[in-house]
Amino acid sequence: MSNELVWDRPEPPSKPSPTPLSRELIVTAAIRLADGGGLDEVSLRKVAAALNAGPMRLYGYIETKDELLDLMVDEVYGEIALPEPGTEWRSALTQIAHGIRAAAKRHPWLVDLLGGRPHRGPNSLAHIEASLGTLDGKPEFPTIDHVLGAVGAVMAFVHGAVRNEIAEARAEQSSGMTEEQWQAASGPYMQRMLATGKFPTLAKVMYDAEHTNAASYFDTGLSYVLDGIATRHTPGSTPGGSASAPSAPSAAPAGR
Amino acid sequence: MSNELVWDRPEPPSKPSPTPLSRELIVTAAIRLADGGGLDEVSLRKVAAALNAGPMRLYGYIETKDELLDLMVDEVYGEIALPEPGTEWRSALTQIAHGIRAAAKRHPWLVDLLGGRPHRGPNSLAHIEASLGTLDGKPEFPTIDHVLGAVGAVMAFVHGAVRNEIAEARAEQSSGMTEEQWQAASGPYMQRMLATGKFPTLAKVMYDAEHTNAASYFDTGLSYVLDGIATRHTPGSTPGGSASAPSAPSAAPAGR
DNA sequence: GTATCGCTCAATACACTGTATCGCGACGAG
DNA sequence: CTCGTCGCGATACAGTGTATTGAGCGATAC
Repeated sequence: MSNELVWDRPEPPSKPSPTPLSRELIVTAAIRLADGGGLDEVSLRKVAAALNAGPMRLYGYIETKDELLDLMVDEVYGEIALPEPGTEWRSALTQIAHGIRAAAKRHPWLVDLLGGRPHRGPNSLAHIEASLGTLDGKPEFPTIDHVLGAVGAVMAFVHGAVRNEIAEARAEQSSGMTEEQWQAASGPYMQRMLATGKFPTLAKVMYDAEHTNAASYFDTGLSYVLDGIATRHTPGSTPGGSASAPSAPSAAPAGR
Repeated sequence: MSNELVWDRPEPPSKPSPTPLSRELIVTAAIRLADGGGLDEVSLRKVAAALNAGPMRLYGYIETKDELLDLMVDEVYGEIALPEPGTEWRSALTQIAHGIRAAAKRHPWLVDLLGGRPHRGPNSLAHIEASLGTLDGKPEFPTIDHVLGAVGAVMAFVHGAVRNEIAEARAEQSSGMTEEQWQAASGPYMQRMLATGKFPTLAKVMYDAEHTNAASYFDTGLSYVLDGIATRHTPGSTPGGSASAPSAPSAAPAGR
């Protein structure tokens, strides 16, 4: 059939490298790439290349790129240690919160994925289970909805706080260095804004704030949330707030 | 010079449509697109097309696509009403929180951008200023760092909660409808996981939870945070938590 | 009035993305 | 030995953000 001589065709690379693949290999490769250069570095081509494979090869293990991202998230959740089953709820939740923050520091890209879509991987589920388990059964949390509300609040705070923290860190290191330099770097615009006098408190923040390290802001915020939960769910004490928030979730009429 | 006859060249579209452009026009067009089909619909080509312009035209008003996204975020911040200057801090912060949540409902794409990078647009700054202003000067918050810690915690919660809520809503409506259906839809895998018995609390959530509407989860969480702040910063009362979180941010040794 | 400069915008171009399709090549069954 | 099947690689396509180029026009200088 072929009129061309064998010599014309380049020798097929014998067995190019039928590297055996697996989801595990793929996601660890992807994670390594992401750790190095952010999520932009995670393209199917690059991940495949890192495994000496063609891009299409991955589709045997994955149906879409989003699935790969989901796997990455779940893998990182697997790195986070769960608290011992019997741990007191406050310290258990604190431990989980710190675990997530630490993981996000190791894998900054995590925050871009963190609540972007529900996490249903086995490790994620284990985490949710552990979090809920810290409160479930306690008499102060009579229904599962109370548990859900409390844990949800903690997780919402953690996600938001970590995301903000990493975002700020990224912005910092991408356009200057310390915040003192930043204050001069992003200055022209910022100086002008502050000079209008319309942002007095903000100005105080920029000039007077100690810029306490981020970890202690995180801890403070976390303790606010935990305190709030504890106060609401300690028999016989309702805090002095004037707001009319209900003391526990209940089917409210306001629809969504 | 030209050997070709006039007839060869198509008549230049007279004045194709030198539509006057402006940042305002561009971002509102982009927002309209995003509202309709999510952030994927916001490409420079599509935005430009919506304005009868070539893609490159936009680069006269914008230096990068990220800048456009920043402008969009700031525009939405502009939609959110600020509380009256004198408002009591709890209700002021509550109002801001609800404002952000409402905005995210109107513009679901907002959550994909919300803490992804620091927001420094004028409207964002006004919001930050207003939030900080609710606490600044109060004797219970002696330093600006206390104010920052409290407001930061509230904002972290709001961002995280809204993001989670929208993400869940998206997942729901993308693969089924109500959560009852979902429980059967995403079932195969979920059922199997729950059947392992390793997630007892999670199972309770899936089967027993009332699935109180999202708004009241949000309110509950928010009141936890506000309660926590109020309790810490009400003279002479420290809640019964056993955790060792400091009562106020301070330069801690733990570095980042 | 004419020539030249400069500026604005559109077209083209490039490198890259995620993914559908196709066809070759090896392997197992008969 | 032959044939079907299947896994995998190459190719293809539509789309992305952005750099570069070039054409057209208005205003300015003589």
